[in-house]
Amino acid sequence: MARQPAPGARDRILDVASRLFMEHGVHPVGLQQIIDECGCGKNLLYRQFASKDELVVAYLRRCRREWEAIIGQAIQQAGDDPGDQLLAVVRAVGGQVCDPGYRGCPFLNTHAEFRDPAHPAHRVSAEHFGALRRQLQEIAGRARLRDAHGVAERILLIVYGLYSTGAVLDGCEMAASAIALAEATIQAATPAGADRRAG
Amino acid sequence: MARQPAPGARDRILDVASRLFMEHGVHPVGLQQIIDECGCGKNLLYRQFASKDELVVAYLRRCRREWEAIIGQAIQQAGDDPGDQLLAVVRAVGGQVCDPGYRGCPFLNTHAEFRDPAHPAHRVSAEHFGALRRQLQEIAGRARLRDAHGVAERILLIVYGLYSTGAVLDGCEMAASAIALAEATIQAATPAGADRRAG
DNA sequence: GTCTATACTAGGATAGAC
DNA sequence: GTCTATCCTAGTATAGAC
Repeated sequence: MARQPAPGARDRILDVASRLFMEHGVHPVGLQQIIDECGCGKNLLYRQFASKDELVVAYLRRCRREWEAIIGQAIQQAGDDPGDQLLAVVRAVGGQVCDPGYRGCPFLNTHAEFRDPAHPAHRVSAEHFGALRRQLQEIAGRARLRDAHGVAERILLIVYGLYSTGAVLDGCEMAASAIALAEATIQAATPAGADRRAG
Repeated sequence: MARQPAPGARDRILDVASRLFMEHGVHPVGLQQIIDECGCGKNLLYRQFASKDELVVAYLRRCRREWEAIIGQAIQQAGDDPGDQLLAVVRAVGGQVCDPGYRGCPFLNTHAEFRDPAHPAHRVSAEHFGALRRQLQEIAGRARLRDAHGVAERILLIVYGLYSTGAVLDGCEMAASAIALAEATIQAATPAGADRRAG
């Protein structure tokens, strides 16, 4: 029987592609560049990914998995209070944006690069926004907040205000402002006298 | 002396190029497509714009002029109160994002497409963010607000949260949330007892 | 002289064959 | 892993209409 490709080959290609896509964007990076830096043959790449579009989608799905891991961990460590969990999301995003290697949210960047709504990369990017929105709504829905729906939408605005401005301006400064705004927003929606322990 | 090229030729090319760049992004639009839709010759285009890079920069500068006109008018119509002027900026952005033809902030999109900091399109895009930031700081600095600097940064976050999410999700919904958040942010920073007339 | 239109070069892209 | 096919790009040069 045909031997399996070396285990990890797919991951190795995706490692290199992700790094290059993140750094330079998708369009400027050619498959040849990925092949060169990966040290693999063209054959292997095309065995793993039938087209560049598939590679881009795989890149975005990996970004999505990493994002879920980072945000999921932040939420878990925030404890039981939904307000704290919303803040933890903003803080986790701030950590990403403050990183010197931050080059913009991959979903936002890819959405800008692939404007055609029918393109799979466009759809996968757009899905992320919908999923984040639902996740924030879910958390806010568990909170004892005035206008929980509105609070979730405001956190969404803050998160993407931070992702977008942080790619251009000083990410750490913007992160500090975003966290402060999120804290004020949640505080303002917290009923008087409520604290984390009170039921 | 050599006669000037037909007046308006440059504008006509820039009209077509701007529409296409806005709709599809810069990279996917070829000069041939611009020439075809413009009905001009390749010669004329290269006389007006020595390279595609120059055309992109001209496109961004036009976007910048239009942006200044829209935001400047909104600020002027808002009256003398700096807090109202900040809100007017957010409302004007909301008007753009709510437009069915909205395809994302051209500076944010171009920044995502041209990742190389040395590229002129990258620099012109980045300049817009710095200019907006300074403008918001200037307005906030005239306001009777607690932490005027912080308020300006928060408005910047809200504006770009709206620009970015509005390109993917429902622009009108996000605009309403952004305006509400901006109002709450400014209200919270307004000293007790202060109103628009009181000095 | 100014314009449109076309032919051409050189390079890089995806994709696939072997 | 190399080599080829096909296509598209930016950019230049040329031909010819008005």
